[in-house]
Amino acid sequence: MTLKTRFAPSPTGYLHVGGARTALFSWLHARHHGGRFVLRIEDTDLERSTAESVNAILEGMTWLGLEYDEGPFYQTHRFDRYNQVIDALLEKGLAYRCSCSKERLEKLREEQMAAKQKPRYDGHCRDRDVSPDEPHVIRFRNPLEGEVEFQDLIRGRIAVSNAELDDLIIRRSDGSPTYNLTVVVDDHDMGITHVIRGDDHINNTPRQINLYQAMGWEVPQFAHVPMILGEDGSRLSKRHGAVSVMQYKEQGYLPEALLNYLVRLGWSHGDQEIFSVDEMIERFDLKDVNRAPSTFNTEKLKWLNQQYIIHGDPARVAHLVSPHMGDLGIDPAQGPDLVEVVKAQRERAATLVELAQISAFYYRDFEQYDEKAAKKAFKGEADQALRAVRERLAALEDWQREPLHQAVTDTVEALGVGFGKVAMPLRVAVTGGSPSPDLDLTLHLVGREATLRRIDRAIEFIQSNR
RNA sequence: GUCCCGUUCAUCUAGAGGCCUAGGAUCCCAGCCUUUCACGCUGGUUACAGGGGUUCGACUCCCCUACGGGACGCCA
Repeated sequence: MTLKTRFAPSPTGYLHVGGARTALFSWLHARHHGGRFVLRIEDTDLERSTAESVNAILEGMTWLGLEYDEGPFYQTHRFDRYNQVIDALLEKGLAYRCSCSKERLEKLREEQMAAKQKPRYDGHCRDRDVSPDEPHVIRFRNPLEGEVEFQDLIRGRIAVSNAELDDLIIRRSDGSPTYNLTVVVDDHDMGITHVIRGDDHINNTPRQINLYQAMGWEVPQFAHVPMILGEDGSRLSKRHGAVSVMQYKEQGYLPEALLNYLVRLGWSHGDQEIFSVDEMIERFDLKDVNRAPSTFNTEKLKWLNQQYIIHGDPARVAHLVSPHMGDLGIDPAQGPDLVEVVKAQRERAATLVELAQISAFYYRDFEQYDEKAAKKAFKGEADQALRAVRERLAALEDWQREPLHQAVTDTVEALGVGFGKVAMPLRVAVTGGSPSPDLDLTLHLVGREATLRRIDRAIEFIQSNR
C-alpha cells in the first residue's frame, strides 16, 4: 500500500501559518517516502464555510508550492456516502437515534460541571428506540468499557479510557453528518495511511478509532504536531498580526523563506538552519518533530528571508521585487536593469518591500534628504567638494565604474582632503541618504543625467540652508 | 472542574545516563571591516520549572507539585 497523507482544512478563513506548517509536514512526509499527498476541504459546516476561504486556502498552498496529488475533495459532495455509513452503523446497532432537546443537554452539562465532572452525554436515548419520525440526531454507540490506545508517531503511546468518551453525534437533526464521522469515512475511503494534524485533535483520536473499529476498518497511523503560539504565548490568532500566509507574501517574504522558517518550528535536523525544499524532503522525519508548542518569532523569519534574498538567484529576486516597486509607483523598466540593482542592494534589505524602498532612488528623484545623513554630509566645505567633483564627472565620456572611481579620487587628490570629504556629500546628494553600495557602482546605476542633476540640487540645498 | 498533552537561553532548537564547566541559530551588546547603510568576521550576556526517587553517575529514566496549552459543541 502506498503511503498517503492529507491536509484537511475547513474553509472558514484564510490559510494561516499554523495550518500551513501542518500542511508542510504532511507534504514532506509524503514526499520523503515517495507517497501521495491529498487536499481535502472539510466544508460540512454549511453555516461557516465559504467559497472565498476555499480560494484563499488554495492560493496559499500554491504560493508555498505545496502541490497535492489528489483533490481538492469536498466533503459536501460526499453526503450520500456518509449517510450510507451512518445507516450501516444504525442497522448494526452501533448507532442510535436520540431525541434529547438542547435544553436537556444544556441542563445536564451544567449539573455535571457543578458536580466537578467532565460534561458528557449520559446515554439517555441509548436504549430508548426513538422513532425515526420524531426530530432526532444519530449518536454513535461508544464502547462503555476498556480503553483506547494508539501509538502517536510524535508522542508515543496515548491511552484514554472509554469511560471518558461519550456517545458523539454523527448526524445532526438536519440530516448532515458531523466532523468525527466524515473524517473517518474520508480517511478510510481515500486510503490515508498517515493522519498528520494539529494536536488539538488528540482528544478526538480515540473516538475516531472506535468508529474505525465499529466499521471494521484498518486504523491509520497518527502524528499530532504541536501548536504554534503567538508572541504572548497564547494560541495564534488575528490579534498577533500577520497570521495569513498570503499576508507574508504582501509583506515581501519569499515562499521558500517562510517554508524554511516553518519547517524549523517544531522540527530540526541537528544544528542546520537553512534548508532548500529538496533538503527538507530528504531529511524530514516525524521522529524529529518536537512535542512542545513553539512561539512564532518574526525576527528570525526576517533573518531567514534576508538570507534568501542575498543568496537567491538575483533574476528571481528581481522578478519578485518588481510588483513591490510598482506599489511605490515605479516602473522598473524605466531606469537601470533591476537585476543589477538587486545585486547592488540585496544585503541591505530583509524583505522585498524594504528592497523596493531602498532602491527607489535609482528610478526617481527622492523627495527629501534623510535628515541625519544630510546634517552629517553637507557641513563645512561640502558644496565646494561637490562643485569640484561635478566638474570631473561631467567631463567623463564613459559612465563606468572605473572612470567614475577615478574621477572621485582625482577630486580628493586635487582638494587635498580625505576621501570621505568628497564621497559622503556625493553619496547623500545622489541617494538622499538611502543605504547604497560602493559609490562608483551607485553612480553608475543612477546614471549620468540624474547624478549631475542631483549634485546641482544638493549644492543649492547647502547654500540655501547656510 | 474533568480528561489529554507539554515544560533546555528572551525566541527557535541540539541533547536519546557519563562526550555538558549544556552546543547552534535569531535577538541584544562590544570590537573588527568600511566612503553611508548593510553584509561578513570575532567576542560577550542569558537556559536544563521545583521537589523527591532510581543509579557509581541524571538535562536525559520514574513519581509528585507548579506552570502552560488543548479538549470537553447538532465547529472542524
